[in-house]
Amino acid sequence: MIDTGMSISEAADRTGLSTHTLRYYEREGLMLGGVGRASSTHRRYNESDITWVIFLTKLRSTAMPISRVREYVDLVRLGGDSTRARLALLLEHRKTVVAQLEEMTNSLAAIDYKIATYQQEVSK
Amino acid sequence: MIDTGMSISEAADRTGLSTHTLRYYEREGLMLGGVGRASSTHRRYNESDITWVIFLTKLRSTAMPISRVREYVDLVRLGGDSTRARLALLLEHRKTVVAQLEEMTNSLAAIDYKIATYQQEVSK
DNA sequence: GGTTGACTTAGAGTGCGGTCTAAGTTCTAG
DNA sequence: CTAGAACTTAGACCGCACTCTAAGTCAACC
Repeated sequence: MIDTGMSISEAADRTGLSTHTLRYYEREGLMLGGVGRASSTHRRYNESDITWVIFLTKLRSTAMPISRVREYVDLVRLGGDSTRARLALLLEHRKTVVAQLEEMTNSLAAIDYKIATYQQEVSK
Repeated sequence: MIDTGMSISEAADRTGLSTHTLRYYEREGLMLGGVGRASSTHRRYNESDITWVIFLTKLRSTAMPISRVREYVDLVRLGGDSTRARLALLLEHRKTVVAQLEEMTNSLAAIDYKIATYQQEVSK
């Protein structure tokens, strides 16, 4: 029961997620320490909650599945002993991100090629 | 009714898609000219079908929604008069691809930062 | 102190992009 | 000629990540 911190809609504004999604992430166990409550019902987000959610969005925007995010969160919750495991998980994920970037860059090149031929055709 | 070209499973091998997905794309109207049939039932894919499907996968791997892909396909079907429209569509899509690349690159930096701190901690 | 709007929960619903099933037909190797 | 693998269709089903609903509670302003 705390009275500091921001409401869920403020947190939504800060993170770019919807209030629905913030509740969903919490239900899915992604919130590390559990979000505080004011008057024992309304959520109160503090700055470190926001920082955490923003990091979650980085994982998500690199297409890490929710289930993998949860694995990571569980490791963070374990604390210092899990550092190697967290490192391994992120290094593993890093590979997939690099692969995605490569694939996308490749596809972009193909699209750009098509664009160039259309531009040729249009300017004839 | 043609007897040249490859079966759907060969086409699947060539494109990296499943036979299910190839049929699904055809049903969704993404196949441009319609895939030929041998003995009026079995599909026969020729080289330009394969080239086309591979281009489709480039659009998809840059997160173009199926509905947008279909718009593009419809324009291609219209032929030369639609060049400007196709150009506009691809240029529009290009923006989203660049934005995705930027976001992913950004997120990768955050992940790399985390990796670096874990590596520090592990090597202490 | 009342009303209006934001919040709560559990659980249902949605949209996307496939993916699979069932029942039947066709091809191919022996 | 026949067995079995590969193919056909229409349509049902799936997993993911939200997104929304309903019914009720709480807060903030006039």
